[in-house]
Formats: sequence, C-alpha cells, structure tokens
Amino acid sequence: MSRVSARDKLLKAAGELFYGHGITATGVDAVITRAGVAKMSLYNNFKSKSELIAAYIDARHQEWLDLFARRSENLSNGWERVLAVFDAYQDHAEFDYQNGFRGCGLLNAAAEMPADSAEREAVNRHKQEVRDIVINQLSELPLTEESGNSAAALAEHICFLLEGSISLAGLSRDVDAISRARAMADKLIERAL
Amino acid sequence: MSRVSARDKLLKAAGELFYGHGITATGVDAVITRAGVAKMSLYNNFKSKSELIAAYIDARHQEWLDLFARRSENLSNGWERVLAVFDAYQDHAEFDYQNGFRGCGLLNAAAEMPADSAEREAVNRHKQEVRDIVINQLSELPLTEESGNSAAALAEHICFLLEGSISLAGLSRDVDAISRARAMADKLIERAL
DNA sequence: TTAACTATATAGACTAGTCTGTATAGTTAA
DNA sequence: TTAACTATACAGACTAGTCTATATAGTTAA
Repeated sequence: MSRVSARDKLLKAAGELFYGHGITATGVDAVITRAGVAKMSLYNNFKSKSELIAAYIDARHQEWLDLFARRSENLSNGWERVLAVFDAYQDHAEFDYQNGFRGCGLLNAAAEMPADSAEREAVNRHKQEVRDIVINQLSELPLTEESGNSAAALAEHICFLLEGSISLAGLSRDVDAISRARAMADKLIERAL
Repeated sequence: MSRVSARDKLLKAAGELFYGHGITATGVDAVITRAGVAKMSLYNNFKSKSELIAAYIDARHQEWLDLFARRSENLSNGWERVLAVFDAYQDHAEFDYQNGFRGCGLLNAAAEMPADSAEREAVNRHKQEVRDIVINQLSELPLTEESGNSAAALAEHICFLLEGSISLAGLSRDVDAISRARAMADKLIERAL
C-alpha cells in the first residue's frame, strides 16, 4: 500500500531537514525517522550520506528549473523571461517561508562544504546554468552597443542582484527584497535597450 | 614566555577552521589542537562552543570594519568610500584565497544556523551595518531625484551586488568578480548623479 | 625577603551521548 | 520466487563538556 518509494520519502525528508537545519547538523537517523523508513532503505538507495547530499543538491536545482519553466511558459520575449527567473526564486522563497526561509538552499549547502569539494563544484555548475539561462534570454533582445551592455555583462549584473537579494532576504526575513531586485533588473534591461 | 593569550590563540584557530571547513563540521578538539591550547582554556574563556561561534562572528565583522577603515581613510568623498566597501571585501577575499576562498564567512556561518537562531540574527545586524555605511556615504552625494535614486534604494542595489558577487566569486574561484561588481556600482552611482 | 594569594595556564582522563555505516533476520507484495 | 522493504542490534569513531590535579607568573602584605 505504501505507494511512495523509500527513495522518494528519503529525498523529501532530507530536503526539509537539510534546508531547515543545515546538512552537517542533520544526522542520517533524523532523516530516516522523518521519512518513516528503515536505515537500510537509506543505504540501499544511497551509497553514503554524501550521495544523499549530492541527490539533494540536484533535486533543489531541478526544483528551481521546474518553477522557472512554469513561470516562463507563456511569456513572449527574453525580457519577461529574465524577470521570470526572479519570480521562480520568489516562488521558492515563499514556499520555504512557512518552514522558515533561509535563503538559497544551494548556496547554503555550498557554505558548509570545503573549498575543493564535489558538492561546491555541483552548486557552481548549477549557478552557471542559471547565468546561462539569463544570457540566452538577454541575447534575444536588441541591446544597444555600449560598454557593459553585452548580454554576458548584463547577465552577470542580474545574477549578482539575484543571489545577493535572496541571501539578504533570507537573513532579514524580508522575502520582498527579491521583488525589489527584480524591479532593479527590469530597469537595467530597459536602460540597456 | 607564551606572550599570546589562550583566548587569542583560540580565536585565531577557530577563525581558520570555521571559515575553511564550516562551523558544525569543526569540533572543539580540532580547535584546541590547532590553537595548541588545553581544553579547559577553551572552557575558561568561553562558556560553550556557541559562545566561541558568537565571538568568531563578531571577529569576522570587526575584521571587515578594519579593512574598510583602512581602505577609506584617505578618500575625499562618499562615492570613493562606497567603492572602498568593495575594496575591503576584495582584500578579505584575496587574504582567504590562499587558504581556499569560500565567500563571506558571515553568510556562510548564517547558512549553517537555524532560521530563528541568535547567530543568524547577529549576521543580519552586521549586514545591516554594512548597508547603513553605504547609505551614509551615498547621502553625502548630490543624487538626482528620480525614482529609485534615493540613497536607500541605491544602497540596497549596491549591497545586492556586493553579497551576490562575493558568493559567486567564492563558488567559481573567481575573486575578480568582486571588482566587476565594483565597476557596476561605480557606473550606477555615476548615473544617479 | 618571604609567604600567601590570585589568575591563567597546562595535561589528560572521563561521561554521556551522537555520528556514519554494517550486519542480520524477518516481512510484505508482485 | 524475487525484490524491496522493516526492525533492531551493533561497531567504532567522534561529539561537547566536566573533572582533578599541577605549573607558573604576578600581586599583595607582613
């Protein structure tokens, strides 16, 4: 009758605990208890806690990609789709706000890992993917050819706003900071056209 | 003959280990071993590991304030002093780069702590202090009175750039991202005059 | 000068509990 | 039957924090 696989229960429980309390501070016993699953079900599905962490990081990124896909599906141009990047983050923030919003789960995960770790590298790849999405959307727009107006440079500015605002929003419990960053990005694009 | 107090040795060792490996992942035994100090010297100077963490957070912030004071002492106006905020961050990044740059120690510390913790609140206060410094410097400048050009709004934009760039710089091992954010802030201020 | 007192440091054993990961035996359902 | 699951016990390392006892240096006062 248990229609949900142990793996999915584990990913859900790990997602909640890792995001809310931090990864290192969350023991595997807490994860299996929350998932309502035997310990061996964890180690049958994941070789180690590290592998569960890697799956968590990928799931968080995929979650954001899905939110972005939804937010951008009916939009007509790159400008609007860049703003949808902020909307996807805001959806994520408002979802987590009930359980205690603590900023970006990926940046938080990276913050706990050593400088040369595979986990930090994975988060880096995900953040580069976000930046590439922004670059691609901006590339559709007829940007004027001033210095610092290239799609790449503008995308970096927008990504700084994005990551900075979500970090500070998490700290100050002011989710609206993300929408203020969105407005800043909007004006930046307007000026660059 | 040991001219350095046990307390200072502990703060130095904790600073290195907490920043490099994360706070939760660093045990008190690792700290005392690195400090070359007896365990009771830790607990004679700090009531608990939590208190050592609090001291670490304050020390990181003070460290940045000192770097900023140095960078801004001979500057003649608010514009230059806002840019010095970025320079202070860059000094910090380049110092930590040798030991493995992992972004802002304060944001990383906050990332490990629960949403309603005293530690996150302390980091929040420190970040607000940085923002207030930026507001004060911008207030000295004759900003034009367009919407979104207030000292507060411009300061928030600049702080988003600051925190976003340092996080992404730490992830991608590209310290220069901070100086690109500085250039963005420079142009923003120029446009707002 | 000498002796008592104070503060800070040391070493290292110890408690009580948590950590990740494994082993084993029994259960459930296709 | 096979595969995925549960429950429980376990190993061994690690955790924060306490404890006793000792060493050393500086201060105070007879």
